Amino acid sequence: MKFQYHLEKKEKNTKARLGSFTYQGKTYETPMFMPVGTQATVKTLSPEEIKEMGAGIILSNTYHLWLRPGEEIVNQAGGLHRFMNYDGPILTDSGGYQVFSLAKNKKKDITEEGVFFKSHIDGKKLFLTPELSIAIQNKLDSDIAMSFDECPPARADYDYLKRSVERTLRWAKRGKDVHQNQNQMLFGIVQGGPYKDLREYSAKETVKLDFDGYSVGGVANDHESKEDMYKAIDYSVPFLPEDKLRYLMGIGEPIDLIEGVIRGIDLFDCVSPTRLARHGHALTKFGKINLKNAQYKKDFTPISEHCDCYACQHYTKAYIRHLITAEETFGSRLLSIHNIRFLVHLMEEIRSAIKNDNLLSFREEFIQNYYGEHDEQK
RNA sequence: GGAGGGAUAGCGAAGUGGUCAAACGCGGCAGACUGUAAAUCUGUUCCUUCGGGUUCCAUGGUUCAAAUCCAUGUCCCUCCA
Repeated sequence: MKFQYHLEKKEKNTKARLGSFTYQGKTYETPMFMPVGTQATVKTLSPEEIKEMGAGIILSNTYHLWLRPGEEIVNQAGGLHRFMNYDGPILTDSGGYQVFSLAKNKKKDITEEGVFFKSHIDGKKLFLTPELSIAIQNKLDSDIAMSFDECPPARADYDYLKRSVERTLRWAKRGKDVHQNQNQMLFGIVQGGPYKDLREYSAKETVKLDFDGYSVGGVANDHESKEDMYKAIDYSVPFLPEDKLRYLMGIGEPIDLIEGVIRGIDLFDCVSPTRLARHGHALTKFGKINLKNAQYKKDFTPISEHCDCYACQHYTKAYIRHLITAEETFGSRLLSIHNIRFLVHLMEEIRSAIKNDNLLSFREEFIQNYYGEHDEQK
């Protein structure tokens, strides 16, 4: 279902913006963090739990659903919403990221026509094109489809990134030309690494193609430094229209959400809250903690005294540590619930800071707590 | 009562004269993870003042050299009676 983004307010001292959209009668506020559910599920969690945490859009992935169970099956099930029983908004990534991570021989496998993959399931050779990615996403019937882009490592050299920007533009146009699902929005993706001229060019040309929303891509992997990542955002956002959503792909860490919002981003997604959870880590106001550490063996307090999530309301660090150590999936579930709730709550605080025009001081306070020295976590 | 097999680091288990402080697995302790080929990967795990020191059931022996060979003892396992 298509929905309209409304810009509500701009923060006084930054480029941050408060907005909203209504979907199936429910209003969602941005900036927003979107949990990742690659294979039509946010790992270990039910849709009810996702909603309970206050999350809005969730992400799924074209490449993975194409391979398994196949877009036809999802389509026959009545589309992704009905298939996975989620009535909130769903965004599908195009498979562009898999270009980055799966194509072994970049020179040979990434062609103008499309990209050769080897299926990670059975090794079968596959070919994904911009047209096919859009066709699959049409069938999946997500609310937001992403253009099929070439997503190079942020550290790639200038010439490579330049060629990649050009190719991504041609692919964006090809995808848009075949996009037919009137109920589905299509987003364009800005590339160009940390380079000002490439980002500006990429953003302007992508906007010319007139998408329903825009993404800043190519920032989630292998960047030289956080500064380079922030530059990529700074160089892209000024050329994006104010009345459309802006999505920073694949980010991220709590501080990156704040820095992204300050630079004008509305949507974020990241695998880290659920992956960290499966590896025993919990996000807290006072930094990331590793519950596998021996110091939590006899810690009978919740992860955070102030957190309102299900895990913190009912369980202790010692118990969750035990579950993670014993490889019981309930431990992963509890930590996933906590970590996603942590990021969703962080976005609530960010929106509130925007309302009060004090986002910069909110950032300072956050950094002091998250990275500062402190004896006891409360 | 008879015959045979075995004892190796926290556990399991390689090694059967020198290149062995001793493979590998598990467990332990830490670290990484940013559009999920990720319930994965990496490091570390006798002591150390980083020079070295003390190990392979115990004691004695053979040898330039023993976890590895010999003797005795202790404990464990299997089979037969």
